[in-house]
Amino acid sequence: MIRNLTEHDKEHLQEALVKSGQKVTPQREAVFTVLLAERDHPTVDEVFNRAREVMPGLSLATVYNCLETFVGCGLVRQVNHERESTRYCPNLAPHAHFRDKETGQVHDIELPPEVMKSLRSILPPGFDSEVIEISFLGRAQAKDTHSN
Amino acid sequence: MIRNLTEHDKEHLQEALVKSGQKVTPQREAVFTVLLAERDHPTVDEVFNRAREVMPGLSLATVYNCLETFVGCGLVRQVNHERESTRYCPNLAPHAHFRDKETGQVHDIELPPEVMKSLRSILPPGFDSEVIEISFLGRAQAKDTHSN
DNA sequence: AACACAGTTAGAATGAGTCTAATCCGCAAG
DNA sequence: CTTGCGGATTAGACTCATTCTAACTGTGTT
Repeated sequence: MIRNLTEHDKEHLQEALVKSGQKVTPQREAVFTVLLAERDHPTVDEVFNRAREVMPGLSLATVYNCLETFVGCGLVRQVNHERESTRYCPNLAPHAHFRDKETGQVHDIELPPEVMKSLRSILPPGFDSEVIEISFLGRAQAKDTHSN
Repeated sequence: MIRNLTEHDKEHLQEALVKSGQKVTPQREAVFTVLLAERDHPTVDEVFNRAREVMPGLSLATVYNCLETFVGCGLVRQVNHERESTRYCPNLAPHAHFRDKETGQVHDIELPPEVMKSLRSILPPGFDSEVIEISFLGRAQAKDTHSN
């Protein structure tokens, strides 16, 4: 089920929040806990439902707020696929996403630095990019790494 | 403004439609004409407004239908950026998209085959991908190639 | 104790996209 | 012809993720 945050994760959360002038609140802890509990890529609704088990009064708006705050201070990444609901991902290492056409599951794909470099190199002069999103769509019959 | 389709483009449209069992209709021609007229990345609404100049009775639903049909028979690509409205792109050559953070304009970025290959190579065994989407977000002070 | 103020809350509002049911149109059969 | 069929088109209702709003809460401050 949903374990509490380790000391380490708690510090991580606190540091990131404080650094961008935000406060640590019980709701934010709860949402962050949910995100770390399963390293999948939950939608806002999934986060909401999971977090409610731990904090029943929590409102959907707050989940939106928390997640937005986390994105703002670099704690999590948003993952968008086509027009589906936005998903959230606490894996901060540079990685691509692979979405299984049939199951809808999203898998993290590691991005070696040389691939990142070759991608950056295809930008014509004058183009300066901060964020590169790479997403695959297909079929995976994987034994599961980080799934959903 | 909006010119008529060249013979060549008309054949292209007809061939693709017929090949997937669809009919050529005036509405589809109008929408396709709009897409080719400016090689930008219009939203459904933009396509709708432009196409209305040429065919005033055209309905929004039809524009959605036409574009869906075109995507289905490989005539155009959808371009999604975060949660913004879907845009449509008649450039079929493999390419990435660069979105200017400030202007919102979308630029096509050519994708050399070796980059495609290196991307495909990072997929672990068992993962089979048909579609790869690559999008950059940043600032461009470009002299303009294919813009918007 | 009174204040300020960020965070939280419920519910209303938004807006892209989808669905539905009615109509239209081209064409093949009678 | 004219009738009937099926796909395409249409207007408008609907959905649903997300955003907005305005009231409320809780904590720390003077």
